[in-house]
Amino acid sequence: MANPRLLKRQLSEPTISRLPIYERIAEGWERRGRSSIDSTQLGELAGVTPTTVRRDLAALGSFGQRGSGYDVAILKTRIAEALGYDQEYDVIVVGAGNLGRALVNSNNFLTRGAKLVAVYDQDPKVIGTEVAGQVVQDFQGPIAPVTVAVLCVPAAAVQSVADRLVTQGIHAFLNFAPQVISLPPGYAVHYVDFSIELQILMYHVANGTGPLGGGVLHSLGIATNSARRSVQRTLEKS
Amino acid sequence: MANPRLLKRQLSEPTISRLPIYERIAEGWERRGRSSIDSTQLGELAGVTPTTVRRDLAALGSFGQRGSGYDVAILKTRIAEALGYDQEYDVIVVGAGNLGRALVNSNNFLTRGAKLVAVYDQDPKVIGTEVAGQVVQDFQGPIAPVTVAVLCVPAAAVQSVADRLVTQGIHAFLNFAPQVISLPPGYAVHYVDFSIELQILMYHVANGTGPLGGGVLHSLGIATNSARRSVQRTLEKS
DNA sequence: GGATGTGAAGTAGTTCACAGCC
DNA sequence: GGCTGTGAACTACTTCACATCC
Repeated sequence: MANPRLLKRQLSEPTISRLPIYERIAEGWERRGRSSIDSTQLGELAGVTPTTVRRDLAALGSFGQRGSGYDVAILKTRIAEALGYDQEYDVIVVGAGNLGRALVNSNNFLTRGAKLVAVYDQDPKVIGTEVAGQVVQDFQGPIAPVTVAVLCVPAAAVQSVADRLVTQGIHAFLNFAPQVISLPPGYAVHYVDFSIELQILMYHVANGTGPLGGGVLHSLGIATNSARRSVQRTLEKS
Repeated sequence: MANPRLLKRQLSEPTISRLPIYERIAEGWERRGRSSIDSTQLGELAGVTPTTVRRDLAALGSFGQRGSGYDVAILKTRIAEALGYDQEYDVIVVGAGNLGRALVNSNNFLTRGAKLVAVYDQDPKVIGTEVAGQVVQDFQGPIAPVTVAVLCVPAAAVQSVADRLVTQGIHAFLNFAPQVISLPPGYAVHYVDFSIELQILMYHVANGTGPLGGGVLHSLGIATNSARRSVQRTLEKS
């Protein structure tokens, strides 16, 4: 906890959401044997301006090399430190339906410090079945004391599920149900809502923002576009 | 297309991302027989301040009743109009793996005007199987001319899949692969990246932002980017 | 030369506070 | 009285432009 690895620098929300993207790019760059990357290249690949990249990275301390850019290995390390990838976070998934199973089976979801500890469901037909090496547990039974619970239950059930998990001492939730939940103060919840993402995209399509005007694209807070293609091609060739 | 249903009012990105939440709340409120809701109630349920609610709704025109709040039915209608729920958007899903199947089977995903037209995959073992009443088509074959493609393919494949869909005339993408894709100018892409969402949540847990400080809640992708403007500039210059 | 890091300026979004209307 | 709608103030983030350093 008392790791003086990083100034207690409070990162801004947009910065936090971009760091994982930079990290992923650095990962790919490293795999291809490139040892450094500059803010322009990183910006094109991430879909942001070079200035934004430099501001984001400057918030992690000054480790860029003037004249040549950022060392890829150091870049990865700094982001990992800032985001806490070195720590392990125990995670449970609640709801072993289609989505829950898809998440657990994905090899992209539980990475960078997140460790799956158990999967729960209410349905007797599902309890006891195996998902990605985990035997599905009865949600009414004891709950593992973890950091984060991933909620993949139906919207109608999610509030009561969250309530029970709160009594079990869980303080952070990633909620995939299309339903806002209420929690005691001091608890954290983050929402992922597919249908809203789709609706937002459709809005942009309907209004010229998409196919008409200058290319828009949005992500979890990241816009992309443009000459990035050239850089990407360069990467793919090597 | 030329529906004069709404002033050409350009909604802000954060507003757009909150409107679907309000709409969902209105839906539930209506189901329970309540006929009006005020900005404080709506704000509590949505996790935002009453002022923000009022600003968001004022952008759709003034339809609130001073003294009593917003009529639930009108609220639903106005949001539906603004977001284009009345129009139908044809959608295809590319990639019938765990995630693709989970999305297609979900009854929350394809709603509010989104209509599933076809599901594609490359894998001969998957082609021809049935998913939610759709027979999975060969991705190498002809592609239905739709508005939006939902990409549920592996990260390594997603760029080439998008490239092919561009040649088939598709202009908007919802990308679930953890990989930024590049598209010609004027195309739209929106990203959903589970692992990044989880990482952001873990960051908040690690730093006091979550369990310590005042109750945090983050909604989905508050896509805060004016980077669009810079992208346009870049385009204009080139 | 070439890229970082950063004050200063600009812009978008939120919150305050209150006039106006039901 | 109660709640909306909105100018004004404020806050947060991005972009510009350039001094700085390898």
